Amino acid sequence: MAEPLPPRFDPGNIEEGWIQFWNENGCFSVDPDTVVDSGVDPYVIVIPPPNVTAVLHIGHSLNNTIQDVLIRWRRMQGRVALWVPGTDHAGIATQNMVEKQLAQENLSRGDLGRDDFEARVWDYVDKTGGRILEQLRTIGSSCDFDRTRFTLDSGLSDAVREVFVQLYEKDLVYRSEYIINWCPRCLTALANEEAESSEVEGKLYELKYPLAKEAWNAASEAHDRGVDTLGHLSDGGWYITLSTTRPETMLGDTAVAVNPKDRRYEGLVGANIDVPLTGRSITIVADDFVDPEFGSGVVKVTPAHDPNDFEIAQRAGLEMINIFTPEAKLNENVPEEFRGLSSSKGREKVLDSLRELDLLGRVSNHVHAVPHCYRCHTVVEPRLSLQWFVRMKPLAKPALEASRDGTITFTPDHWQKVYERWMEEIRDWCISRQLWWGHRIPVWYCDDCGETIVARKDPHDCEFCDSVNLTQDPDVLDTWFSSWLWPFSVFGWPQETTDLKAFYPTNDMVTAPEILFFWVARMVMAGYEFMGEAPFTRVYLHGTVRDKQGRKMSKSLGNGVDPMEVVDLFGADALRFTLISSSGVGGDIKLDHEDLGSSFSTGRNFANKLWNAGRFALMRLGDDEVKNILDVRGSLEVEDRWILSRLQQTVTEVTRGLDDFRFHEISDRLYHFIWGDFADWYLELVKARLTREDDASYHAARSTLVTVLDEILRLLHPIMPFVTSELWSQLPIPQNTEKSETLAVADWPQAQKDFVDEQAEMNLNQIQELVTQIRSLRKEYGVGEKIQVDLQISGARTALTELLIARPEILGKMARVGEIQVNAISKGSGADTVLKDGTEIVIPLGGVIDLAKECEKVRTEILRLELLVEGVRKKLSNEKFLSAAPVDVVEKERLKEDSFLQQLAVLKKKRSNLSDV
RNA sequence: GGGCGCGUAGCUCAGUUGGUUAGAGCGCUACGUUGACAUCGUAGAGGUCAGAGGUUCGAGUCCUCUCGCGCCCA
Repeated sequence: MAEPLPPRFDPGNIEEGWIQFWNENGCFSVDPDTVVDSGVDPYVIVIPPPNVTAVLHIGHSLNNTIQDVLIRWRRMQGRVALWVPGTDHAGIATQNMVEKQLAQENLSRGDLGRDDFEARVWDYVDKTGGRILEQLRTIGSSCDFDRTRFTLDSGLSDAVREVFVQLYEKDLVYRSEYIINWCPRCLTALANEEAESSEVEGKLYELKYPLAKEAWNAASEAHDRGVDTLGHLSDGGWYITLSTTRPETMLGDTAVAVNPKDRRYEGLVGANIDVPLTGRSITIVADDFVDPEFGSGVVKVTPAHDPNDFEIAQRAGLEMINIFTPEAKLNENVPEEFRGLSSSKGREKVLDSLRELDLLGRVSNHVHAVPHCYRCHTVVEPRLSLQWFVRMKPLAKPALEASRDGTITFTPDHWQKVYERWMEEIRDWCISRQLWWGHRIPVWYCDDCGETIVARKDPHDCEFCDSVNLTQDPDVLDTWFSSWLWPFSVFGWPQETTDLKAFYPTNDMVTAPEILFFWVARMVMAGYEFMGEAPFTRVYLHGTVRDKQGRKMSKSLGNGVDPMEVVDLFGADALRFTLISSSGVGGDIKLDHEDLGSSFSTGRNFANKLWNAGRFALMRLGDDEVKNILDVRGSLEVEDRWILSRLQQTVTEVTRGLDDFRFHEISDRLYHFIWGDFADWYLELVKARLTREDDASYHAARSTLVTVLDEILRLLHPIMPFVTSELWSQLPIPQNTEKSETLAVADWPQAQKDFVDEQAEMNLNQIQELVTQIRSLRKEYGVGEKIQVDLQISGARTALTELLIARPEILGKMARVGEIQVNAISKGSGADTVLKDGTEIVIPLGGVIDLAKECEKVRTEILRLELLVEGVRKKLSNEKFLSAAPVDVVEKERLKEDSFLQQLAVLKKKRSNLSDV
């Protein structure tokens, strides 16, 4: 045997070695030819590509641990299991980072120019990018790293261009002036999904707009009918009150709108009205969008700066006036005194001016949703702008159908509804970004004839007029416009590669719900559009890792947990096990970032427990031969048969749990099987036999130990790959068995019905109950653990008593029981209790028994049991229960009744004995 | 405003189609160095499953409402 293992598991000692081993032996690389040639069914996952500049955070750890559990499991099941890693270029985020660096040198990207800036970003990405992939290795991710992809790789860029051109040719990509979300800090358009709304405490302002003279009569009539949102100005004219949260945008108003069904304003639709401060006159229009209940039921319409107003304007054919610069400052379309002001300064000045004119009404507090840039959290400005869009409705059709007909399933399943709702109400996707980092839009404009050229290859001259004066569209594409192709672009599409043939479609997609729309939904659309089938069929959406108070972990809050620190402290296995066991299906995980020790104690302690159980086994096994379990079957003792039987259940349940994404359940099952059944009970029971002479029982124990430990390590390997690999590599090989080179590619266990042994389970369950009761009595009566006691037992099943007599060392070892007397309860005082099947046990203790206390104990116990009996009898005497409930449920109730009655009988006898004394 | 989800032991949470004497980990209490493990062992305390109705032979689990808390979309 090798060096003795240290008593404390030291992950730092072994992890690096295994990472190297797996890498050098190509344990995780797969060959597409074997799939294509043999027609086997591969198992494929593509990673949700993290930002190329990202550092691994705890959320990535959870996400990738789950994927790794799945891929390692399938690999062990013998599937050709491929996990494709990679990163995305994260347009805005990466550009922001480099611009920040430049700012420190007092430079802007403008100073560098486009080419130099791009070079600079590449430089940055080459240096810092991909670190996250190394970190993935550190936590044990079994990706095929030879296939690492980046969304800006040339192949993936070809895919982007091909897709853009194809969609353009099908009229599914178009350029249009439309209202979009504009980030005035990033200076780019954003997709709707990238503008995250959050609640802000703002104000609701009432403004008074003067009506043109011809509307005064109608206003007066309405006022007489009691419409108090109309009123007199000091100059004798009439005004109408409207409500707005953004008064500064009034400078771009091109209408005022009311609901057509709002009878208050019946006579006023079509009337002219003055926009204060601007000298412009606009019209009152009717539109269903207006909510008569909100404020005065009158709203201003600023089509260039509000999506709803934009739609009203389209319906009513209104003019649209853009009043902001890209930096969100008021532009030349507003009166001179306001130009150059930011929106908040502009707002103050507008309010001041209105107040002076007595056109400002009530101001009230108002909480409303304000969109923010998802990358820099600046308030987003809705803005009229010329951008490229994808027409989404046609693409959404098959993607929606796939969910409805069950082709694609979501776990937890309520996400299905969320997905479908979004698909049903889908809006066109703004894909152009005013950035320099990303895929350049493959569109050129002819300076001479003005035509638009969309091309797969950069054109030299205009295809319409042969002019060579072409200007490429300056914008790049949304990063997600490359991510949505990920499940097939990573395999070389649009080339018809062997990889593509072998590995598309993939199987499972594991990600966070935050990017359900951004990414998952769009991948499904792209899969159908370009590949003709869904890119994956099962979507598992896991929860979010939060801090102790339930807040999301973030850099700015400083409440994050650094997974690399956790690995340093406790090891990758501890990190992985803790994450897997901390959340139910799709549930969030709370961790205390200030107390990593307690946050990760589950995984750390468990890894150590397994290590020590394994260490103990290896030490006791030594170098002697281990017989094949099949050759010692005749010599198996009850504890062997029991643990082997329990093992079969565990195999079944863990396998099923993996298949259903029930990760918490499998970690829980393994934890209890290993810590409870195996370490606490089996190892304790088998200890003595392992040091015995070379007899049948000795060999049975050794074979069982190796067999069970072997399967334990296999079952746990997907969750804790390092410690299991290490122990497994040192485990002796039983005679006539074959062992794989390493655990990562060993076979997944299969439950064997042969080893299921109900008799052994029943016996051992009772031994456990017996042992626990004796220990409990010891404690209750203050009998020290070292003191040997005798045991009287009465009414037990013959099988059990025979076993106890044949193997006195069981109770001797587990409960320090000396002499065992069967069916001979002495009348003297003793500590006693009754087992579930009515077996009575007594530990003779002459003298230490407090009679009054005993009586009390028996009385409460009898009361408790009588209540239980009553409950069971009520059920059993109910005709409806007997006829409606399944037979096994009824049978269970009968057994319960028996058990309660047996216990009661013993207790009642005891009560009378006590009163005799 | 629309939609989704949550409320089970002091804390964090399991509890799959309704049938358990309601579970785990941490924390807590008491005891424990018989060489695998003190990152441990043994025993124990602790819950009217948010509240109110309803369906059912039977509800932590299904339905309705109320209260409290999240998230997403407008």
